[in-house]
Amino acid sequence: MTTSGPAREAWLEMVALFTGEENQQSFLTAAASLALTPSAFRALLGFGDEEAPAMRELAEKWHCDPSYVTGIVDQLEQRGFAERRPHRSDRRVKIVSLTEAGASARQAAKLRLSEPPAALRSLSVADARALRDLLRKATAALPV
Amino acid sequence: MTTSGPAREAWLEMVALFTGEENQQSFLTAAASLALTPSAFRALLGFGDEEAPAMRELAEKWHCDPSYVTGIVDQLEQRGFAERRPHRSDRRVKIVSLTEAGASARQAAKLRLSEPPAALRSLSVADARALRDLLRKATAALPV
DNA sequence: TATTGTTATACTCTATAACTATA
DNA sequence: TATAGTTATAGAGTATAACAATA
Repeated sequence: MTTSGPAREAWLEMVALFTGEENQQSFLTAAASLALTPSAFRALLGFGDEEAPAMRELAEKWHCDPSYVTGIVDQLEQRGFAERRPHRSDRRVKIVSLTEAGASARQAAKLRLSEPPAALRSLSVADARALRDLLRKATAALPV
Repeated sequence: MTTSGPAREAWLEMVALFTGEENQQSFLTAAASLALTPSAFRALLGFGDEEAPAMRELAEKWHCDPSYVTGIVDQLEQRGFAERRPHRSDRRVKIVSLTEAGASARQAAKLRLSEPPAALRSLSVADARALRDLLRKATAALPV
């Protein structure tokens, strides 16, 4: 609870950027442009490049109830972005994977959301690079 | 849509910090510790140090319906954090202000949420200062 | 019997519509 | 008549409980 001033101040700047009008709006319009609810859009973004997960694993990852995962995956499936298939050895389990369309929609969405807010765009390339490097240094210092 | 790489990469790092488990959890537990729903907690944080606003102004600021503001302010009032009083000249209008308890709860919550995530805490003071300064430079460059 | 996912149902959050009081 | 806020109500979003299929 007693972190040195500068880190605290830096964090407050980031929070302001993230919670700001510009970023919030950009997220919502990106979701709407795919005709997905914000939750389903977040889910789409949440699919990694790893192994396709079981429904139950998604529930854990997203900290929500399995019944809710059913609804979200239904939505993605209806939009043609995901599909279920039974697990090889245990037919109770259903594996969820992105379709071709889902993977490319996710990719496009990530690109779109990676567009930084105006404040960051105002930095010189050198400054932006310095900023990026400091942030990477910070996250690289973490265990795991 | 075509921002230079480093700014984009810096932004992705920030997004990861913000949407990460650590920060999300910290917000939710801070809200729960005041027995407020996430929305009401956000509202408490959203009160500025400016003039006390009318209900209608809060609805605009929060981009929600006036009827919803009623519910949120009810909640804050029940917790003893806010109070309504009629506008001086127009008795249709209600002015909302934080109570003493509300202001200090807000202050404490802001302090608590300004605690940066572990990654940022790992930076040296010099690095943290450099990071903060770059972010301030970015936001300062904006119109308004 | 225990577990995975779904369906049926209920609860919470937020908005729309009807209403009251004031202008 | 028009506007600020509230109340009544309806619609999303999310969870809990009962269920079917598989282990």
